[in-house]
Amino acid sequence: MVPQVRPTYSVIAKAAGVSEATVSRVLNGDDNVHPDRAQRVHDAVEKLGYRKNRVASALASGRSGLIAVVIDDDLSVFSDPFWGTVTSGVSRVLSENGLHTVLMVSPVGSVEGGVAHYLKSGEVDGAIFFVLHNDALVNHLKKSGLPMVITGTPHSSTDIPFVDTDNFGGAYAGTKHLINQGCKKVAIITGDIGTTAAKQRLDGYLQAFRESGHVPAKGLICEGDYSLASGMDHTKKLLEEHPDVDGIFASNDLMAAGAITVLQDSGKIVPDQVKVVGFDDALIAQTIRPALTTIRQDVVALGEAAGRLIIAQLNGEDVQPIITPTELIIRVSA
Amino acid sequence: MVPQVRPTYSVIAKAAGVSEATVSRVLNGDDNVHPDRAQRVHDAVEKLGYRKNRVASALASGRSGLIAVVIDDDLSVFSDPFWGTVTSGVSRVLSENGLHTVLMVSPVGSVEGGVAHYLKSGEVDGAIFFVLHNDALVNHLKKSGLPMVITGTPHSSTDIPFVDTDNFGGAYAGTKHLINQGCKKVAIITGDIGTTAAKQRLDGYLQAFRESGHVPAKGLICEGDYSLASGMDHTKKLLEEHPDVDGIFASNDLMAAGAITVLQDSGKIVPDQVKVVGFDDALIAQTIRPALTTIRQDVVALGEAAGRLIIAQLNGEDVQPIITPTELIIRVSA
DNA sequence: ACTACCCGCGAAACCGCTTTCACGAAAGCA
DNA sequence: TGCTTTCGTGAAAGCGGTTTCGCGGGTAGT
Repeated sequence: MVPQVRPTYSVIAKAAGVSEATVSRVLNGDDNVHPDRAQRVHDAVEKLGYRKNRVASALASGRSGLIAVVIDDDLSVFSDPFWGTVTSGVSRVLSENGLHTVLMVSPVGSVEGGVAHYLKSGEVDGAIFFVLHNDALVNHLKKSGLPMVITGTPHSSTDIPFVDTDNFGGAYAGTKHLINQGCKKVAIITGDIGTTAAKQRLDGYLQAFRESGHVPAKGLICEGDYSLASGMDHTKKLLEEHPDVDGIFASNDLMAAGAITVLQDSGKIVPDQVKVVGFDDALIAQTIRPALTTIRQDVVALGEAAGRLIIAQLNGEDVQPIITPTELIIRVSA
Repeated sequence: MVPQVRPTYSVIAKAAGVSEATVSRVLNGDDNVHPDRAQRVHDAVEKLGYRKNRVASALASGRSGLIAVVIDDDLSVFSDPFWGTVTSGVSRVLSENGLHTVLMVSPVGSVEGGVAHYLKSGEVDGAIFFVLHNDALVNHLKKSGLPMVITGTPHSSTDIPFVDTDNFGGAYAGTKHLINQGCKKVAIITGDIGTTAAKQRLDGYLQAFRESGHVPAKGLICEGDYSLASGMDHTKKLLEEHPDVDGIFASNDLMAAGAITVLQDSGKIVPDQVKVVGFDDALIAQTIRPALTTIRQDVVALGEAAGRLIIAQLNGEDVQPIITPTELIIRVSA
């Protein structure tokens, strides 16, 4: 049975017959300690069930062992399983490295708000940002030297490391697949074009299109906003203005689902007459009929990459952005 | 411009012409300070942009300001938007009260594991549990006096406060609705029956069924596990063994979606021939066709309730379990 | 053999805030 | 008026680690 009151350095030091300084050295992996004494310390730690008080350690060393995950938005974000999944990936990597995840869900607003203060106050050793609406905060924070990672490609060019899905490559592969399946006239319904991901997916589409030797017609590029409704609306318009469309690449599965619904309502047969490809491999891709061909992104891997990037910075390594690969999942719709 | 190095009590004390002890009293709401001097302290704090160092404060006071959210499971949990949403509700209430949420996603396993140690070590002021697979850990922890809240009804009777959705009432209302719509033979696909929520939903179904004057046939009760696949499998089996089923109550929307998919694949028309009701009012309930009639639970409210229950305990108030209400959302499927 | 280093180690200062303790002044009571 | 309480306050002792500094002894260089 482990004793009720937790032992401190003083107890361990006494038990091992060394000074507290030596206990600290041993427990922090300082090599300059004679192996025998180190062993005595380890034995004492083991025997007494010692566990370091992280708070005291944080105060003395200035390192808290806490990494903030800040979600620059309101509650609604978490209703999308995407960010929850990323978070769990982050959390796992961090806890494997003795760090803890502290969650901050709040519109970040100004550079002077509560979140900004908290991050600057040194109470966390690093921060991972989700859904960054603009780069002002991170650029401001960068000056304070706080290790940071952005999830998703930043808006402006900045040297803050980021992790992102290969949006370009995924969209390229999806569009290419449509073309390979014989589609001659492929439209795209983009996501909210204010997001970098939507832009990159559009670029991937354009690249595949150009390589096919065609010039993308203006009318085939529809600016959606990731919502089901926008997928439906744009498909309706598309059908009116370009009745001969035979392929639709949607920037997410939800819009693809909207497209399929409208196509079917209009009597088009998917995939025989019009083929549809989505992006994300969300749950709906499996439940909709016909099952949706889509681009899968490894969401957990994205979170893990973010965690690793923070840890690398903590270790003083220099880091490069990480782009995680996507995979074309062929089902029925294309 | 706020100075780069953060001021400490010593600086504030000097600026206000009082002792550090008085600064501490003022900043912690101790009343026994003369209003004039308190004001001087407040002025100095304001002027110097002082913010308390939480780590030092935690070390000295033994209160860390951190509440653990422990999810006794692996990453897969977070792919369900449910827990992410609850978490964001918790997070918001806590941060409004100056507390932070630290996330621990890990199968808790034994009472002696890392999570248990962490919680016992006094580094957090309280803990909120999600997806508790058994009560051993919380019962063990209770002895240490750590404030705790369980999300979902505990398995055993224990006096640890919990918050839960009105599973029974929701399932009762959903089943009743099916019966009121004229269904004669209503099946249920339960969730993982190892969870208390699934049991309570089953009870609600049984109650409504009994009240209708019928005796629930054994074959109409299908033990699912909340997964899409189980919804599909059980519906297939149901269709074989009871081709005359005309109502299905699924314990979550995902299984309801699976049921609808299978029904349609089998040529059944929903809701004309078979009516379906789900539970949760997840996103899929709106996107699936026909749109799903379901039981909405206020998931954010659940999280907020959990947060408030922790805070109440921190304040030494005594607390009662909270059951949040559900609401029948009528769409197309029933 | 003598100075110059390096290594392993303990003493002690320190991180920034909280809290106990004791003291003088003001207030209550007889 | 004399004595006990209460109130407001500062000094100082922690909270439990980390880290600087310097010392003694062993190794190296010449």
